[in-house]
Amino acid sequence: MLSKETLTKLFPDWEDGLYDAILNVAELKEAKAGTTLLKMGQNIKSAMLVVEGTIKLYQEDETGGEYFMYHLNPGEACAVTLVCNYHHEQSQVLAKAVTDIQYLAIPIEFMEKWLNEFKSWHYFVIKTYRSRYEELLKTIHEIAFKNMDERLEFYILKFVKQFGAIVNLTHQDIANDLNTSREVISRLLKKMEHNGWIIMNRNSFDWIKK
Amino acid sequence: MLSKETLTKLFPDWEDGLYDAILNVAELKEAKAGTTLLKMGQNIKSAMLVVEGTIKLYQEDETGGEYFMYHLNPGEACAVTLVCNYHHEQSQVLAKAVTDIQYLAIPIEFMEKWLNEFKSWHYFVIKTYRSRYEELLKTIHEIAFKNMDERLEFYILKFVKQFGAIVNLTHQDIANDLNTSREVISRLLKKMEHNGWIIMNRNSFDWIKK
DNA sequence: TTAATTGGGTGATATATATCACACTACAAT
DNA sequence: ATTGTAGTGTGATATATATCACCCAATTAA
Repeated sequence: MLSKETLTKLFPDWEDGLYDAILNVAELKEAKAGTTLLKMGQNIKSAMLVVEGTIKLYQEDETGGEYFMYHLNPGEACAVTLVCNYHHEQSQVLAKAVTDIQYLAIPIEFMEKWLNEFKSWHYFVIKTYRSRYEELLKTIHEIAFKNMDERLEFYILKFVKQFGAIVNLTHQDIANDLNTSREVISRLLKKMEHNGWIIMNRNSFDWIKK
Repeated sequence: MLSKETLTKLFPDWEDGLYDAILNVAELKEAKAGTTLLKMGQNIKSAMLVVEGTIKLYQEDETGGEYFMYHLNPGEACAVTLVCNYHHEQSQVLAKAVTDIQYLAIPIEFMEKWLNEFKSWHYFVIKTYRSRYEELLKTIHEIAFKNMDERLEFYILKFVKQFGAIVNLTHQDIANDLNTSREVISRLLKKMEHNGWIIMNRNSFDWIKK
């Protein structure tokens, strides 16, 4: 059950009335690791705030390709779902649960209302957009200017920052996230192994650079 | 000179007090076509609202590369300059005037203040971030999934939407904006010419597809 | 008018990545 | 113990793009 204590810990900057509003209208939902929470083109019915676990945000191609952009952690929100002026607004991103997660679903009817009502909500929305905008800039920087070896390194570093130095991903997982093929990732990881940046195991490797 | 009439036309959704605040503290500046308005890494001293002309926003590489992301038109603002919680915040984007422009420079001290004071300013900031976030998503989609021929077509279409079907850009201009080389653009344009999508001239071409 | 500069065309070659083919190994299922 | 499957390694080849070299044509400067 969702408590006010949990909320104050997750969202320390909010005003009191906002916690009450959330408790009234938000639904606490759960999802298993691997679940797709939001598909591209899907109508957005509710805002999504992360309570527990980690979500990965992707850009998705019509032909099935995916490109990983950033992680969402507890206390963070999916930016695209926060401002839906018009109903039937469609998602431009793909969101997947990486771990088992808990999240708050708030019907989008309240978004416009809360922007008027709660100053701290307003700030939260702006803060969210600003930080995600910056993540997208970084993503563009990597794809536009870097080769796959550097992009792979950035990718691994993002993972390590999130989950620690034991990277339990298969080569295929990584290839999917970077919209390339397993062979390419395998060869580049071999190089990193030769350079002494990683120690490879089956289903995982350890990041030991520096 | 900046008049209230001009402001109400450019920013019709604002509240009255906000126009006055702008008139008090904003400086109306001018810049010639081609001027660099904001460099990556540069400290942001003022928010930038476009009054007249068009600005192009880029992601910039340390080694001199550039990647064009989107246009800014009159009535729009540069998102990164709108929310600078801390002074000495550095720009993550490169902004260049495409045409001669006029813009409003508002010292960033007022940003935090206005968020509190003016509801319409708050909305403006959110609207700005939301729309630019979406532009970045489109950019990622193109770089991550499309080959140069399709990216070139998207690029031309953005230009045509802005300025009309006569594209007065050199091959080198386009190559710079897409972080590729002139030869690549020349060859792809030749293909488009063969396909009957464009008519080429020196220093320009006409987009006649469909 | 001549020279210089800029924009553009195009072959040859290099490189990064994608794709195909297949082999090998660890582990799980039976 | 046998079989199947998922994860990985690696050569061969294809393709997209980058880079180099050089040419020519149009425009501008002298």
